[in-house]
Amino acid sequence: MSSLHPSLTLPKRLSLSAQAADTIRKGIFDGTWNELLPSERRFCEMLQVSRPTIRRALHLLAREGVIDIRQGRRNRLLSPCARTSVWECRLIVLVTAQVVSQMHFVVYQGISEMRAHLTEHGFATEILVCPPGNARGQQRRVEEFLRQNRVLCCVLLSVSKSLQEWFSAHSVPALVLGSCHPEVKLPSLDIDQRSVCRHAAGTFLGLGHRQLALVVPDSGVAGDLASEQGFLEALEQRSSYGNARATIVRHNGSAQDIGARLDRLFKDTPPTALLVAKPEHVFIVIIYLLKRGLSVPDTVSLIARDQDHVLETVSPPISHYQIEADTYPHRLSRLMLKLVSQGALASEPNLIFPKFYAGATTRRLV
Amino acid sequence: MSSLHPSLTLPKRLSLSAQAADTIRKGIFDGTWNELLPSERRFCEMLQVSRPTIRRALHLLAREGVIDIRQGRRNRLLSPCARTSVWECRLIVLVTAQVVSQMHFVVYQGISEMRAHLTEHGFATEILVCPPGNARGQQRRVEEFLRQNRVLCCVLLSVSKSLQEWFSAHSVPALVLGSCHPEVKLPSLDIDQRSVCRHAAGTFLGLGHRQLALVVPDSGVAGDLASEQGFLEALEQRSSYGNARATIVRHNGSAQDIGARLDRLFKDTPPTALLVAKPEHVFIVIIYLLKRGLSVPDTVSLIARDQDHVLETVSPPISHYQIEADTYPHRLSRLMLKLVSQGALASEPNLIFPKFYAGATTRRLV
DNA sequence: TTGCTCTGGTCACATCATTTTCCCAGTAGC
DNA sequence: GCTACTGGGAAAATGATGTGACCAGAGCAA
Repeated sequence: MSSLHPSLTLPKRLSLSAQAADTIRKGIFDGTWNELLPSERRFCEMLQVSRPTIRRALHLLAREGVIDIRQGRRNRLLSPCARTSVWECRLIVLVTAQVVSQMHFVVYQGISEMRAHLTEHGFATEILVCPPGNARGQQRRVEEFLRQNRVLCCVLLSVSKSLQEWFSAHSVPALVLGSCHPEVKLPSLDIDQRSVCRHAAGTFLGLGHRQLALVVPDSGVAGDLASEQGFLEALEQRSSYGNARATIVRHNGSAQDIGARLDRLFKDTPPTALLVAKPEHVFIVIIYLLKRGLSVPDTVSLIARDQDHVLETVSPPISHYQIEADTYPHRLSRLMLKLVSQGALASEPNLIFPKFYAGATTRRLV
Repeated sequence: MSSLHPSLTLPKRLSLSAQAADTIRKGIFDGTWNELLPSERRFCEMLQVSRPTIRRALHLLAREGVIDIRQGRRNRLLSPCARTSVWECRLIVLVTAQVVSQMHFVVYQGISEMRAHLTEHGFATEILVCPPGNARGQQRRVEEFLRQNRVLCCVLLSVSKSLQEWFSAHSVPALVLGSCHPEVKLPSLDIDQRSVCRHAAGTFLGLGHRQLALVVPDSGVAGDLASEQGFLEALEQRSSYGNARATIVRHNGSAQDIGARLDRLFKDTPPTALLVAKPEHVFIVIIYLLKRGLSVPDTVSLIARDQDHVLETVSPPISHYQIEADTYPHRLSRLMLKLVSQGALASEPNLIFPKFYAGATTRRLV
């Protein structure tokens, strides 16, 4: 957990590009140039830095609306009225469809620490809750908020695919927390569900299990799709387990539906190992099994994909995957500080590999 | 030949270590610490940089003659500058025996928002984790911390009774989060477990149940003691339910112990209604009942005393008590702002009354 | 029109700073 | 003695920056 002494100001960690941007911006406001700016190569000599650095700086200014960049032409100053307001914009917005109380602990912890760090660096943060379901309504709400407030960048948490696409198409930089849809080009921070599920299936196979099943909500979110992918991959990769079989059990989250689908599964090809995606479904599954006379882990082994406090404190403790206490907050803070200082992030997923926590619900098949 | 316009200052190109050294030096001269500096690893968290960077910074300061570095010992200030008496102490410390990841969501949420508010008002916050178990060790750790840092006030979260007493006897103002022991005179913010359990017992009685039981950890913390009290009170108050009987099942938290004690209970006076104090024990109890052939809510009704996300998302949803989303953070922030602005709070409990959330695990006894 | 030369756009690669992850040795308190 | 914490230190991974080269569009002049 981070803590700040009153008199301590954090090292700014300003990248060279940001410093160069500051210098140039200052020159602009001092009226050093009018209309046309020096060329990139000229700036390199003046500021004694390399061209990529100058380029990042200039594009930062372009994003602030201070200058206009077009290939082949000299960079131009924009009219003063267009530029003054953006400069002071230090507001970061968390756009989410979830109410705070429904968030996973790790995510909320990450967001809290991120806010603390950003506050220490002089940024303001705000949470914008968009009611889920109505995609167009979400979008309108975001657009209206962005029109009324100068926003530096956004963090997207469990928002609809269309909203992700909207951000990808517009100029406001954004970081996606959790699953970013494959077609959407945005930077994201997520747990590597695919590797997790591949590893879980591998663990089961190593323990002698041959009939595996993945119990996963039919949500369509990218994380769950990746889970299915990884789960199946484990069997494809290991040709030595030719007789092994993996089933995907997609459900809608209700106990009725889960029960019905497990009924079908157990009648057809009764599995001896279950990987359950959501913590809350773990208990539904265990209760279902008990009602059927099956016990965990005596007859069926079980692994939970996600982490939850209850999974550890219950007994027998449930095998699951968890991430180091500080990695998520840490990586999130780092990414955001990078985003606000550089103005943009690479549009690629940042993945976290959880560690396997061996509880007492996984057993070698005898 | 580079010609530099007078108004343009070159980007500084300061290394991170140098920036960190500046920060620490400033902290030293401001009198943030006396005698001993925080450890290198502690600085890493505080300044959000890696250890080699901090090490370079500290060795820079050592070369300047500001500090003394020796292996194995804490780094010392060489010429401890007299603290200026004007130096206003604005540090607020959260003393807790729990690691952050083990906290209840509501509590962590409250703490996070409190920290945000305090930061906005110019206060700094820090978390001091005292390992549980060793009461004397806790106390020494707190004393040492308070000797090394100027602390404005403290927030106590799930600390031992003796530590509560220590704060009550000393001059550092403190607010207790959660259960304050009856003999200790400190202000506290807590959920009114006594009323909750009284209400739960009343609800069971109103549904026709006559054999009630409260499953509660034998922790000795005040909240659990108050729970027992309230649970029993409900029966005393209602003379019309003369034949009703309430049993307290104190356990140590393990599934074995809970099972054994429930075994005895069901052999003796089988209850039809259970109030379970901790969310994680709810599932242990339900699984126990199922193994025994008893089903919730068909044969046994169940209410959870505390709130947890899983209780709502599981199905059937489990009846429990919950507080309005913002009340806890709100009340906590208000109390702390009052504490820091007035210097003290009335030494009385501030109680929050949760609302009953009717799930599908409570049923009229037929 | 044709070519020259300026502009920014982009890539591969080298270099350096920083972070991460270890393990070691000394100190203090039990 | 032990344990837990401190600083000491190095190898490897990561990331930021610098270098050089080449491309494509813009503007200008012959």
